[in-house]
Amino acid sequence: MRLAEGVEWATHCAVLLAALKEGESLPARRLAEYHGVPSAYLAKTLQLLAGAGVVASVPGRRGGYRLAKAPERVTLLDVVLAVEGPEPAFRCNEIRRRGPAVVAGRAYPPVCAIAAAMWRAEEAWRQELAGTTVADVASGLMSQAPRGARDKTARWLSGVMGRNE
Amino acid sequence: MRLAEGVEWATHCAVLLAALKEGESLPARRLAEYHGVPSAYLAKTLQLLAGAGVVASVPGRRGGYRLAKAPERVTLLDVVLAVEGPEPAFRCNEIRRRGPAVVAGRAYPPVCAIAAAMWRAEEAWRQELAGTTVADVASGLMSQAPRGARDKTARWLSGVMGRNE
DNA sequence: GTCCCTATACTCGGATAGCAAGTGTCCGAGTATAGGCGG
DNA sequence: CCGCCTATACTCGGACACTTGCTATCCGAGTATAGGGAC
Repeated sequence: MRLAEGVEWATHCAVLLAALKEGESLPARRLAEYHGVPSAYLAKTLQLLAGAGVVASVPGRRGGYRLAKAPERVTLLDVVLAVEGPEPAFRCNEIRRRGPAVVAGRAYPPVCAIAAAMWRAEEAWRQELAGTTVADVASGLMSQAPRGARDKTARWLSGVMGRNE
Repeated sequence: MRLAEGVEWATHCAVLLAALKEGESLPARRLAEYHGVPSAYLAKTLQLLAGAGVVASVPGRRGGYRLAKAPERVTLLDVVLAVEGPEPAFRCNEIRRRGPAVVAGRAYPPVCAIAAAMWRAEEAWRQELAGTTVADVASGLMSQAPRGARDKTARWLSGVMGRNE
């Protein structure tokens, strides 16, 4: 089981976007530059975020991406589901209804006990992700980041914003 | 994020093996026949289970597979980790240390706040899986299965075992 | 000086190749069994 | 009749193709901006 690489990028992007002031936005090119990842592929991930309503895209010359909601209202689950899709990780193929011991389909309960257990575990995972907001991880990253990195980020941000003013 | 198909097969196989009497074993061929899945590929999954110590393989003409421990002592986490491997789903690539805001590596805390949050969610998932045993899902499947299916299974099992006596 | 218009440059969005991992299959090594042979 | 030996048939284990989905990239459509021109 592997989460897509884009999940990490998307989360970091959301954290950076959370640091923007009201009305500001960052284009995919700048987000990729800041995180040191290929711009073309990050664009694809950002499109997924935009399609799911996690970020909003601003078209036009001074356009870019911004968070669609307040950082306290965007959970990690929103980000993960936007990138990975809503399908559960465990897919039940109903193999209990195959083989020599099969009987008429009506007699089976709707959900296999194995699938139920797997999905219960996934639900716990989602619950934990839903309990963590982008604001939480943003403050966590902020407080744990070295002072130098914070200063550089602030300078880089103001530089990027000033360049476009 | 997708779990391998083999996880479902492996769990069903573990449940069926839990129904065996002491000293009995089922070969991969029979397990595949019972579940209606390709025998050659199921063998691969069973090898993973055997390598992880979830099931034990009995070599020789009347050999096969049996549970390595009592069904109450085998958890779904054991089965999933055996098939999927122990690596976490979220892989941190430390992209916080790339780009224009990077500083000397010593200054960063060992675990990124984002990775910590993701791994905390995975831990909740594993906890839930570890709390469910093969015996639990076996009794669940047993009680929810139609009576006809139970009878057919019992007859099929005794037939397979009798054939080899 | 002010307003409008046009050309521009930058953005997002979707369509297009490449590759790794999961999926599916096969054949060889090893062992308990069954039968035959000798005592 | 009993024990031993050999051939067998069945098992597991690992090595080998194929397909799906993730990774990576590009180019076209659209829009806010900047500049120039007319009034």
